[in-house]
Amino acid sequence: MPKEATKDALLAAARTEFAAYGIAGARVDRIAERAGVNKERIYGYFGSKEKLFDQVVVTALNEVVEAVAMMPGDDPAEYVGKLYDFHLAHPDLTRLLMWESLHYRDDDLQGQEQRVASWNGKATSLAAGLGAESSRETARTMLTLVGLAVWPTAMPRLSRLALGEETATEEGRAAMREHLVTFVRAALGR
Amino acid sequence: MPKEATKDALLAAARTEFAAYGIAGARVDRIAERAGVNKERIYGYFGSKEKLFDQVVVTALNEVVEAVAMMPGDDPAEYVGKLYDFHLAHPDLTRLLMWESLHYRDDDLQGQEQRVASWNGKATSLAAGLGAESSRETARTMLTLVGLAVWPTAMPRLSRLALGEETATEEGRAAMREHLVTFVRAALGR
DNA sequence: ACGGTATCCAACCAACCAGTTGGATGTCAA
DNA sequence: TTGACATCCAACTGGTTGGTTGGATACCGT
Repeated sequence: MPKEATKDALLAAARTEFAAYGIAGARVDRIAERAGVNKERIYGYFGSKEKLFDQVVVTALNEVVEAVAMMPGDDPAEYVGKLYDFHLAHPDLTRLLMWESLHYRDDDLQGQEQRVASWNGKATSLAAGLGAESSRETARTMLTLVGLAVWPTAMPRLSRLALGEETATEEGRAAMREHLVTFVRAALGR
Repeated sequence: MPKEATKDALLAAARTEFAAYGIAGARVDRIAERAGVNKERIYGYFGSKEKLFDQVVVTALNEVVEAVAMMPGDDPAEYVGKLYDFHLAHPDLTRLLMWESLHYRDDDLQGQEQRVASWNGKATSLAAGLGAESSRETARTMLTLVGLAVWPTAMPRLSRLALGEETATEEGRAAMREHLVTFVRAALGR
């Protein structure tokens, strides 16, 4: 089998395992088994468990930064709604972001400059839409909008404490989405 | 030495270790060493690593639920500001909440009913302050307010991507606090 | 003095786990 | 046919780690 197919299978299995257990709780044997590949191939292709984790996390970071577009003039409230939907649909991604936040310290992962640039592009689009100069304040607003969108999925147990089982229903999620959109509209005066 | 003192030393050491590394990455030997206690005492007093983690997490959850009061008539924007300050001052707590969110599934930890009651009390106070009935919508607002307050501390790497090194300065933190307070005031129409 | 209790310890153990080794098999060009 | 290369594997290794064992010491009441 072509080596690219084996690597992809390992990456997919690693993503599932790291999303569920983080790097310390994940098991290399389980990753290999889920991929249907010998675990020596993990070391052959990626070098170490840590390097495999790095690659999975970098892929996830790049994916989330590009997940929902934000163009000049786009409605920031709708952006938050879409991002909320995206994270609901991709809980593995949300969890990987949390493991990433907890695991790394000050080191920047590969591709950080592109992610910064992509983020700044969104902040600039947001500023244009608000009729404001792109500034630190719009960067803070961008961070806040992302936080609003991700929080309910990032903290499912807190969500359940606050809202009970409705968090697991379609109506409950629609209500949360509506709440977020309304909250952002009011905050940004639109 | 009284056994309560030994237990407290172990709990404090465990909190530091679990906050830094989570349950899978934490090491029982390190906890014991940091506490200046034999590691057999961990099993004597707590039973297992998992049970020690449970206790540390429950303590943290109870602490954060009571961290900042929210009484009827209190300014929700100021509540967010104070909660933001609290999490800045207690990053270990924020990290523990994240490990908790990632580690547990559907099981409720000890004291869940009290935490739900405490949360509902705050949501009721919020509703009173907004001149609204306590409802699902105010529970969602409560969850959103907490998310706003905790997000910057919970995601330091994303914050740094968005804002660079200013996240580590006093001015930067003050600016973030001001931003959050302003955002919430606008959102809630006050 | 002695036995019971409280509190603790150093050394140990068995299982686990990341990573390595010493190959195998298939393909292809010379 | 053969050697080089690509891709992979089962078994192994050495270190780690959660948890246990077989005690020790101090104190106190009888």
